[in-house]
Amino acid sequence: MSYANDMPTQSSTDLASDLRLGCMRLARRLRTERVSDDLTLSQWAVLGSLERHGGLTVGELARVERVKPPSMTRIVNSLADAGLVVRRPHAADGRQVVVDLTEEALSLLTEDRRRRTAWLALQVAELTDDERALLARAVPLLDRLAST
Amino acid sequence: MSYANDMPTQSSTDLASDLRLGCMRLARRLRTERVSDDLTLSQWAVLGSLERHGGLTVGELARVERVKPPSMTRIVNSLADAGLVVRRPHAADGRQVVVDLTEEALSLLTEDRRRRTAWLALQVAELTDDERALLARAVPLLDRLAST
DNA sequence: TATTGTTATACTCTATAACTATA
DNA sequence: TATAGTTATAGAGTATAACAATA
Repeated sequence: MSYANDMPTQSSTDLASDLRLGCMRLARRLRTERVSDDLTLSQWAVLGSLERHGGLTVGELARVERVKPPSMTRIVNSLADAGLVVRRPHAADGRQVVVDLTEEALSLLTEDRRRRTAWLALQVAELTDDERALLARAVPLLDRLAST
Repeated sequence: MSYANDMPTQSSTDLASDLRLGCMRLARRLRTERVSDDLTLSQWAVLGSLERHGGLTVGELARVERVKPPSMTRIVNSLADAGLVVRRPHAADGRQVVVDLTEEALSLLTEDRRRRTAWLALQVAELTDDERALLARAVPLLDRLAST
């Protein structure tokens, strides 16, 4: 099926500009719907990375989060103090330290996702069936654009 | 025209979850495509607010950016030192101070937007015509979701 | 007396430099 | 000798409390 016939051809630049604004606005709105203000953005990001990738070393976390190793040590320390991560020695390299999520962190992440999604789900439920179907087709495109 | 018939019905919750992840990922990717690392996020946000709303008082800026007045005073000071904003007295209320963008700030904002959009436009150009048309229809929905 | 904005001070977060342990 | 991680110290950024000026 083709949607191109239904729409005037829009240049990539105009579309990119509109998409950028819309995406940033929605992301900003989503950020305000946090489950808790107890954790900083960096701490949340580290928890998210560990959830996505499994156990990571301090160095890997620093690289993923674009932070220097000493800063990541501090973040990991704070998360460890909060009981959200644990350190364990690397199997093959005694210099490295692997960081893992605790059960408490997993449920915190689940709860956070549930609440934030719940807000968005309310908004999505307000859309028409056609609009929801359209959005469902567009989401994979957002992922493709982001992963380049 | 209807897209609902083309798609299995997806619950609002599932769609919201997918949309949330896709939007956050793209927003994160867009954030890395800054025109400069000279300004902090707070400083950029203030410039953006002034661009959108025109001259605002220090108090209004603090409320918009969810920051305490003393912090906003500091941010405005730094932007003023950089020649990006100027202070002027409020017309009716002698206590208030209105902050305006300078010409330099306006061109900086334009340049920032151009470069960031340029990156996204490259990715968008890789899409098919159908995909671009689909995206063009979806973007207004993002705005509507964000504005609630 | 209340409100707007600023100044004084303390706390948090991150970075650079120096140090320890392992490869 | 190089690498992973930590500790020590310094530089931003923001918050609370106190102050000055205006309504």
